[in-house]
Amino acid sequence: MASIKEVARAAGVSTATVSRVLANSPHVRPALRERVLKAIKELEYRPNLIARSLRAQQTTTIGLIVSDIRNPFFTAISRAVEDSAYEEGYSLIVCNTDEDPKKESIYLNVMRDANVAGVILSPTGPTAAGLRELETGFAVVVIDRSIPDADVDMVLLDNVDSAYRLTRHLLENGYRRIAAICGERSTTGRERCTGYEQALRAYGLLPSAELVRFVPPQIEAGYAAALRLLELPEPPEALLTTNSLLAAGALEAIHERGLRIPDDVALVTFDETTWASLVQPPITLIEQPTYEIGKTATELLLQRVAEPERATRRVILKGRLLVRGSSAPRVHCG
Amino acid sequence: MASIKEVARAAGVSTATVSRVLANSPHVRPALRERVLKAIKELEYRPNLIARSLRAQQTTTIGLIVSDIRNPFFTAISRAVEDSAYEEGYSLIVCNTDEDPKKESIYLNVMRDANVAGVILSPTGPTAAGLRELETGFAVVVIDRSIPDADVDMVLLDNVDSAYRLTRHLLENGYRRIAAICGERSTTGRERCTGYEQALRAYGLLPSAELVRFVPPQIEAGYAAALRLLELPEPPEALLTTNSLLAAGALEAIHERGLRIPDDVALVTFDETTWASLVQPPITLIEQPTYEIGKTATELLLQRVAEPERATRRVILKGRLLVRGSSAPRVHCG
DNA sequence: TTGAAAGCGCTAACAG
DNA sequence: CTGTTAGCGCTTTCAA
Repeated sequence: MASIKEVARAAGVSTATVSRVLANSPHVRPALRERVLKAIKELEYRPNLIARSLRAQQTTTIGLIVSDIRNPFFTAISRAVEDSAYEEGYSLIVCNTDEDPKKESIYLNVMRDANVAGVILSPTGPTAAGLRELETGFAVVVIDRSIPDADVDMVLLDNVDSAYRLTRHLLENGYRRIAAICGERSTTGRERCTGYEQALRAYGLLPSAELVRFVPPQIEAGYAAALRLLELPEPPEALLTTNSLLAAGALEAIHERGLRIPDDVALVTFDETTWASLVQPPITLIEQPTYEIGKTATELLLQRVAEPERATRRVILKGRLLVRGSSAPRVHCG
Repeated sequence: MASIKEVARAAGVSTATVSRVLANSPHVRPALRERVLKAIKELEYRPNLIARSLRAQQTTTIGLIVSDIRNPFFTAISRAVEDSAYEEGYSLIVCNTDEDPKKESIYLNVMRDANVAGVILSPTGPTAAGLRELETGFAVVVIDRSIPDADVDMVLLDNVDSAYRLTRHLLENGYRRIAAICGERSTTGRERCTGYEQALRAYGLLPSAELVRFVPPQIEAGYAAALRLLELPEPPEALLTTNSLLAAGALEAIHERGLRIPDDVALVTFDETTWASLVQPPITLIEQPTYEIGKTATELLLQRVAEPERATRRVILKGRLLVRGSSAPRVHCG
């Protein structure tokens, strides 16, 4: 717990010189530098980051606010962000909003109080208030969900196109009556729904309101929505869900109804998970480049920290379609 | 970004008085208190936590160092810790060691540099060095894995007994040749192995070295170990794995070999996950009280922060056996 | 090239 | 009950 003062005394120099050595300032005589370095080593000195932060009015901590850490997508993101952040000497504070705007706003304040350098955020629903907050504080990068009209750095998936390709794959395999269970209150769910509808139209099909459900992006909601769809007088031949939690719920419903995949109903979704390839049949899905998303977001954030006035950018990454058994070509039996 | 000085000026008092109001000190005249409160509100003043930390030589941040955030067990733990920490006004820094002692020691230093109040840690392998570190810094609570002989607060599962019950359940259902795939380099894997062996002995069976594998607690290792076990001249009738990652790998191997569960081979494990009840048949397992573990660990930590000299305690929680299809009573066919 | 000194925002001892 | 003051550990003018 030696302080810079003790190092200075041990090396017979002023604290300013120690500070200069620490900062790798070129204006220090080599001899002095050596002495200081030696003292640092002998005293096992480590700079007090708190003091440094107070002085600099800025920490080397960044925040990550996700909407649901139980969602493997966000777990993967946090891995990536953590990796990249620590590589750059930053620590990571992680928070979880449970899709609750109130919690989001609380955590945004926590971040402000913690004097973080910046925040990576998957905004929950109406982040208008939050956004205003953002503008008066730290650097921000938005991930996963876009905030329309906001002048903020973003890293997003090409949601419309991914959903289009996923739906087209079903269509190509002979499925026609395709239902979609979409996460509500986020641009992501809406965009994926758009891609789904575009694909249907491209195949001359009319999207049916009955087959599109917007629900909270969680297992229970996916389960309930799927159950209701499967109980329709004319049930869908395929189910598309917009995240892995919804897919898990849908799968549960399919099991409960005693249906077989894909013979009775196909299932496709977004996001690779441990289980998607473990269930029988394995699930066809759009894999997001999670690591790259997290890494890119961190890079954008630290760039903005370094240069607050640079133009904002919006990075769109492509999803990858992984075709597996849950959407095998349809065997017509009607 | 108003500071305490500006509040003091606005209220026509000294910064000390503002500080006292902030600390809820009783020695402030109500009239003054009112004025200060008003100024605080008007200026939207929020205390600078950095300055406070520098002064107090201690932050209101705690660290969580887990060995693998991809392990849903640790994801659940981090949820719980985060919840409890924020309830008490603490922030959470999360790190991930990937079971790498080097990363662990780096992150322990990060924690020290960040002046955290304390750290919750699932120690990786030989944390002797780490432990010494610990003793000279912040409060520590160890979770999931015990450090023998260490005088540290711990929150653990009753591993031996849980594994005993899990194994006994298999034995009661008619399985005899039971293999175990255990996480290596942690007391957890070893203790669970002990419970497994005790159960075998209680049933008059001799544990066979051939059927016990210690491997890195990850999917790939679980896959490889299971594959080798299933290729044995006399393959096991049941597989027990000591965490969900190993189970996922084992399941993959079972699928690849085209075996049916439980007819060809049963599978039981530790840790509830999304997928364990989603695969067919669902997996029998010991569920850990993850939320309680995280909550208890946080409580112990904050208690120790408040009272560093209190006697250390070791909290042992019970696992819950969830019986599902993957270990259904054995149909003898020999 | 180096050092003295001020000050980041806060709290707590001490005086009054 | 309230204000003055010193100082937490660091960086950065400003002078020398």
